[in-house]
Amino acid sequence: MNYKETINLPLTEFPMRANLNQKEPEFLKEWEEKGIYKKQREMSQGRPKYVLHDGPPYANGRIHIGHSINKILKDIVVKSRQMSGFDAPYVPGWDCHGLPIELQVDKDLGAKKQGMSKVDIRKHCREYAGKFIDIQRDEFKRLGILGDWDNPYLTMDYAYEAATARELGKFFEKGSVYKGRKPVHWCSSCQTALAEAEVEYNEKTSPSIYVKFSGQWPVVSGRLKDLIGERQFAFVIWTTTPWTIPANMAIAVHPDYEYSIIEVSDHRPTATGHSLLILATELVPSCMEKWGISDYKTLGKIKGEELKGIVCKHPFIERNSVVVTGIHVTLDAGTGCVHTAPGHGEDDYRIGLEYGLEIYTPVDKAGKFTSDVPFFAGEYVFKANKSVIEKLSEVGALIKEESIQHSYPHCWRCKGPIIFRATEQWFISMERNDLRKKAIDAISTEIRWIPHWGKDRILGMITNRPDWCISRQRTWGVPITVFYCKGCGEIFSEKRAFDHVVSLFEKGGADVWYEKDVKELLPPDVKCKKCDASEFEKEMDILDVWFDSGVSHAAVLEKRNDLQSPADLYLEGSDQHRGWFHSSLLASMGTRDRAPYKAVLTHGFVVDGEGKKMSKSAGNVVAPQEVIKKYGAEVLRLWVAAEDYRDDIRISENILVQLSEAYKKIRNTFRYLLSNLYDFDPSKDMLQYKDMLEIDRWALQRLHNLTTRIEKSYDDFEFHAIYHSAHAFCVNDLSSFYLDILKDRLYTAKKDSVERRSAQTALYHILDSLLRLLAPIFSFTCEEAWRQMPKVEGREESIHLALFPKPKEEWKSGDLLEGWEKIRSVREEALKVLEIARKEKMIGNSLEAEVTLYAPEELYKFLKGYEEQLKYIFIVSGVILYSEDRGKPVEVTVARAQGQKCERCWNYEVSVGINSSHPTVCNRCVQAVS
RNA sequence: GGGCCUGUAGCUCAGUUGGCUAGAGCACACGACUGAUAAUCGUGAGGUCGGUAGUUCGAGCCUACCCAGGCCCA
Repeated sequence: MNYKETINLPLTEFPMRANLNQKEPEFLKEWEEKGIYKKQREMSQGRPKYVLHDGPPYANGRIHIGHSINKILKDIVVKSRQMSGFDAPYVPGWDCHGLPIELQVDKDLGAKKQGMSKVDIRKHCREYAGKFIDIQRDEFKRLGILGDWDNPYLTMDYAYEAATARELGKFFEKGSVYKGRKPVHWCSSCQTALAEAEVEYNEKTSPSIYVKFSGQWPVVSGRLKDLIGERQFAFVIWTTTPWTIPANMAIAVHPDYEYSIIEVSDHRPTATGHSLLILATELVPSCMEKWGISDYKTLGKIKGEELKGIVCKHPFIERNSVVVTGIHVTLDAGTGCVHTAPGHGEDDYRIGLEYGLEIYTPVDKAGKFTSDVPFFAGEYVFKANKSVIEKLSEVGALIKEESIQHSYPHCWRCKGPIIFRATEQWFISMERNDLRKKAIDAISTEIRWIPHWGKDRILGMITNRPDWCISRQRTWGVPITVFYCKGCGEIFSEKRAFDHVVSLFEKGGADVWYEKDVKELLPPDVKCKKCDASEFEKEMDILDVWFDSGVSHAAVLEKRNDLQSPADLYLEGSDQHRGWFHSSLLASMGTRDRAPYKAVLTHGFVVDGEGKKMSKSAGNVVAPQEVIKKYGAEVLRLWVAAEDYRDDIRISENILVQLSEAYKKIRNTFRYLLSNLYDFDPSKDMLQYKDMLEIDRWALQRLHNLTTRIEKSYDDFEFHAIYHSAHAFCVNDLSSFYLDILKDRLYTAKKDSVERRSAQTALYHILDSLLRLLAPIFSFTCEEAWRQMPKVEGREESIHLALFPKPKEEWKSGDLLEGWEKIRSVREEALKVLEIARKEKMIGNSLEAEVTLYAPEELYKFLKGYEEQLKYIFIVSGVILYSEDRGKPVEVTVARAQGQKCERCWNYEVSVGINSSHPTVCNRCVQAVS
């Protein structure tokens, strides 16, 4: 008799090798054809909603690894919330406006751009964005992300553009928007503002001058007065842009640095006649040497903080220049006293705002001094350098002039040097309507930050940020839809005008602003409030794209029936504390007095195996497309789940190899479970819990534990804990223990015996639960295995339509864990001793062994209850149990098993040979085959 | 330079309010099996917990400084 045919060996069509890169697209196709996402929505009608609102990626370029982690994390969140009983829709979005696309289109168009209208250029930008949306959409879908890919939201949708204008209108209505001045990079030959991305830094030779700003004397009070009495004094500043001297408003010192009052013999007659110079102590020796002054002494020293408020005179203009403090002051170069022209520099501007200085820019768009400026009116600034230096020299304020080579910003287009020039810009005030305060309150009290330190991070940013500059001098965006009176220049920004424009945008998009005449853009019968004129012109600035995406709660969450506002979660990289979380919060607080989200989750950035950031130049960039090709999207998903996303996220070949090994282990576990269920019909063969063997009930209790732990981890967004506990479960509980023990029973017991059905019942529950629990991560593999599960009435056609498992209370109440923990530790002891026997060539297969246990009384009593099972648990042919305390928790010895090897079950048994019709098998097998 | 964050075996992660010889899985080495087989099982060897100094009876955990790295600013 061929006994091999009488045993129940595993059988399955679920392949061991995944072949992911080939098979994944087939699943994607099926999900799409079957409309799985739509079916999710239908079946979830009436369930509580869980809205994760997608932060729109920029519609430019192919996706990189950072996109992948972001979208996969979102997908895991959405799928897990869906499976835990929510209606969790996912509506992806794209950020479409903005400079990078405009620049790219500009480049692509080249000379053709000459003579093209703004509308034409905008059409090209729209096409360009559309092209990359299609590319990215395919790449995102390839990752296994389920969502409403046919109806995403685009910030360039007409309705979205209309909503953007509408939200802007609300800010105007509340009086939060004002027009102010701010320095921007300015090319005087192109006569245009430049963004940081359009600025190139090249070497340039500039004048380098040291200039005295004489103090108003006598000093009225303070430490300086104590030190110098009523003597004349001067601060010495250094600059490489003499032409900005006419716009000087202040002198900045560092509050913490020490400054010296230097007395020099006044060998150069000056207009101010003073001989006390003030500069940073640390720079005194080098400056004196440079200025050729050897004869000097220090009269006193004073901290920068104590100089604050001292008033100086402009060297040649009737104006004061006040001493202020700023931490941007450095000792790298110069004198530690910084010439401050708020209209011509970023730091200067900031200081200007802080101290309420005038943002003074007496330079026109061609880079020429305005008529405002005495002596130099009409001169081109770079040429005026010379005149300014001469003037300074003439008034005796110039200490030293030389030239310097340094890196200086240039225009990328015309290559000429650029200037900082304050221009009119639109701002949303952080103070009006208490925007800052409200935002801070919401951050601290209403919103959950994951990880918790996200709160401190964004709090610091909101607390310290300046007013929001929302205007850009650009083409590809949503225009700031206000008007100016032609008569008096008064701004016209009434609600009815906004409403009118919004309704036009809804039909034709923001392009109408450029296509239509002012008259058509305004509601009828509009008159200037100030001068009663009825002729207007339109603003040509567009909105900052952060405003676009910042209003997505209004344009998307509030508008779509499948979504709702506020969102339950925003989930992006930690750079978005300054970006989208920030702008969305301000946009919503400013118009609705509430945050657009209840919780914010951030993830870190992808870095290489050494923890270094990825860059083309470092050559350590990992492309998701390559990973998918080599390992499959599933392994990429596993990578996202396995790493702790709160920190930087490392990726390397090593890590991917390791994860694909882990993937194989889990896949094989699924496969093995399936292969032992080939003849199991749950509707007929499933046993009641009470009828199951104890070890099978133990397995269900472990499963119950695992289920609880994993569901909690999903709840807490602790995905890496899910991977680790699931993997550990497969390896420790299942593969090396439970399944290993079960083989004997599954293979050799009668097909429909209670013993075998009991095991299969447990396996069925385990597989069913594992697939459901892991589907949000292993979206492809769990689906693949789901289809191989024994057929059951009412099973969902896709696992993505199923819910998380519902473990039965009785599984947990079995209270078997502690006892089986004891058994496992005794087993471990036995395995160690068996290994020694194996080394000594006493045995090979553990079934060749018989084990003897010497256990102290208490343990002995416990083990006695399992005496018959122990040999199967240890996978040996016999276990002999003695009550004997040998000074150890348990002592184990090994001997060759007695009896003959049973041909059928491979156990060694003294009963082999007894039965004459089955002389080569043991008693147990005789029962099984007869 | 500033704000926020991170640093535990080769890799991915645990490590509760400071309390025994710091854990797991993988990888690795050696071995077993050939009824999960491009699988499976066993045993073993891996760590001055980034560094230094301090607080404490006691520090991976607390404090200071330093080093390395990340994001955001300047």
